[in-house]
Amino acid sequence: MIDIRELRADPDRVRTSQQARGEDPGLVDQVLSADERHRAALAQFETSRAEQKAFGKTVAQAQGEEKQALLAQVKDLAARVKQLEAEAGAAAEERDAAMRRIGNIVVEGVPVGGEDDYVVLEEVGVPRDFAAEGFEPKDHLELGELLGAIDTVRGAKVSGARFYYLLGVGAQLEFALMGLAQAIAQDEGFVPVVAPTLVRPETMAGAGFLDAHADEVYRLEADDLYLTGTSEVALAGLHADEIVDLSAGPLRYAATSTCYRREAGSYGKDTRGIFRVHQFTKTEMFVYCRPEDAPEEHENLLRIERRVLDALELPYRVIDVAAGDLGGPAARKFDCEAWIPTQGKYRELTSTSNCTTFQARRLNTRERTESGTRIVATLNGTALTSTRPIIALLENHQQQDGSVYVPEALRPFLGGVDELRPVVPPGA
RNA sequence: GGAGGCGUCGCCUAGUCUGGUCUAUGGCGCCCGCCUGCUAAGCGGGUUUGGGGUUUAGAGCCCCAUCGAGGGUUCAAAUCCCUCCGCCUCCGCCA
Repeated sequence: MIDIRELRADPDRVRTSQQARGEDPGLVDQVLSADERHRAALAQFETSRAEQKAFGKTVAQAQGEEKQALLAQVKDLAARVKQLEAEAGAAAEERDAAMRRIGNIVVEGVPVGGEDDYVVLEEVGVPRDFAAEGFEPKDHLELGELLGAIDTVRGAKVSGARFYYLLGVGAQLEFALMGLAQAIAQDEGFVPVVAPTLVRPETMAGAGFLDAHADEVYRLEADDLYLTGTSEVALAGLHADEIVDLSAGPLRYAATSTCYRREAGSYGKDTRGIFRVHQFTKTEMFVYCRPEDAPEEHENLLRIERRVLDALELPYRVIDVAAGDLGGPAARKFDCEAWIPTQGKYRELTSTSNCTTFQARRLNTRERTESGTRIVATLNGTALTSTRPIIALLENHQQQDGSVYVPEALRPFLGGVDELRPVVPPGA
């Protein structure tokens, strides 16, 4: 949620932001009107409530008939107080409903427009020229099957479409990637975390995942809990309703967890292999910092993501995501997209968002300052996931015989092997 | 799964049975001041959070809410009732 005081002070700024997102700027006026009604109703309620309280004191002191007379007199007032309170509450609810539909105010400089209006900030590395090398690259599923690493057929048998097994070097690759991601995150000063993957509705809503993308989320009806699609949710909830101490610098966490996504509305998209799946593993970085430090922390998260991709020796590019593709809580987002040879394009591998105070306001995470408390800023970024980096590694580092080169940085996490070789998959 | 107990403004705590004088008691810690070669002690004051109003703004002042959360009863709720959350104890079950 954005700061209503900011909206009151400069509604045009919020309208502009909404327009950049391709969303309704009229919500700003709905908020302003409901806010005005709320404040008027609140003043009335508070006045009569004060009157009622004062009256209560005389009632307490009165005795006998005098008391009965006072009681009869104050009944009307009590009813009015109740009604005024309800009116104020209704206006507040209306205001909040409109507020919740307004996305974070986008950072100045973010490209205007939708999904395709991103700006490429940099391209790193050069995609291999397989034609020049004299062979046709295999796709990740074919390679994965040759290596005995990926089994989507049995995944579908057991759990349905978009589920898979990672076996042998496939499973080892996932562990190695998470190991590398955690090692780098810890080297960068992040506290390693194992976090809940089932959270309460308040946490899910607070992190901003029940607004536009509510149908992306798995819900356990019987327990009223949600399966998280990223540990960002649990890390955002970690300090909910707390006053955190940022005097020694930002709080930085890195959690590795399984992520669950319904992928509703993506029917027919990326159906082959393990590019778009319902379940994967991810190491997520999360930062709590002072609002004025957020841009710098965002750059830092991007630098770390690049450090990870550099370590995997992948060709990739960095894009500045356009306003319309940000998602509600983000004020700015950078995606790192790796080159996928058999698709002939760059695809998102990691992503980092600056949510400024949007998430923390709803989750009520504050810091103490000389003049009171204030809402902190939160940022998040992918260190690594399991599935897409496996795809990128297999495809980019494949050799003509189906073996796969292992980047040096990953070898310590794979028992020192420098090459993955085709095997007969177990049970095939 | 069953039974019971508990949750008070940083920490501890009084108040809840018997609703009003609670503007929530006291202690510890912390902050400011006084006293004082220095320190300690002592003395005085302050110390939840959010919102609204007043104000150019801040300070100050006034008001409302806040006793785990939400609802209810009542002229009036920390106090009575209901639901939920959390913690603890015992029993059962599983390891």
